[in-house]
Amino acid sequence: MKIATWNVNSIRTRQEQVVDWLQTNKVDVLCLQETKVVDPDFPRSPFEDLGYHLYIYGQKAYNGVAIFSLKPLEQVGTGFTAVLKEDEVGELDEQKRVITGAVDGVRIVNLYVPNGASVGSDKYEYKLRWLKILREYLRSLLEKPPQALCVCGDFNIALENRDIYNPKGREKHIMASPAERQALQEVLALGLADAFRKFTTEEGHFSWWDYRHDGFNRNRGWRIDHLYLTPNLYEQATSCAIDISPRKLTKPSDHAPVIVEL
DNA sequence: ATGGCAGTTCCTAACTGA
Repeated sequence: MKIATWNVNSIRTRQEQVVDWLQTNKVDVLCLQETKVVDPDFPRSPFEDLGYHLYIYGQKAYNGVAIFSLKPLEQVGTGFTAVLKEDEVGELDEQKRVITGAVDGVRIVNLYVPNGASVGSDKYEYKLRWLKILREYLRSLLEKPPQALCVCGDFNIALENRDIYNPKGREKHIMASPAERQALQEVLALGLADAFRKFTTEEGHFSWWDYRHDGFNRNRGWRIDHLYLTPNLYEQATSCAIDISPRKLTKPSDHAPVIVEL
């Protein structure tokens, strides 16, 4: 079973590239982030024509997540509503950042973690609160079968210095600050391990490169797109890799897809 | 860095992203 995650930075702009990629990478499940389109306007047919079932959760202009699956998903859910108190729903579930579903005994959780703007900003505080709710949400999911989880997406956090091209002095940089790394570590303490690091331990492997300053060609990147697995799935993983080829195309997403094979 | 690119909409300016 192959599961991929890809922040496409607008599915309408990237539609052709995603179709091309799926034709040569017949993954069982593709998790998308930053689809940037309301559900009625989502370009469904190009992907349904490839045999995928589509589960989409979008909004206008910003955010938006989707799961494509060759087999139909069960237990599909969106947002944090299941674990939020009523007065928190509006604030933390307004933005479309979470979609989940189960297939073949694996529960897929597709996330687009808030960026956080800059350390100390209101958006940064929102990011930290969001990660706390994420922990409660995943804890609640782990209480019912299937308890095999693949939690993937754009985390907007580089967990370790080896995940950044130039980690020196990044303590105050968004995506590398101690508080957000700690918040993610507390999520992972539920029992989730990074599939990529099972196979690759060295530095210099990234999933996002800034459009500016020729970041990709200079390999000035960050590894912020992750696939986390519960122990049984982690044991079953046979490969996990970043496919940088779509990043080389004209008008690419700033993120590359990451694929795990179970 | 009031920066850099790219996407979107309140669409040719302002916002958000990372």
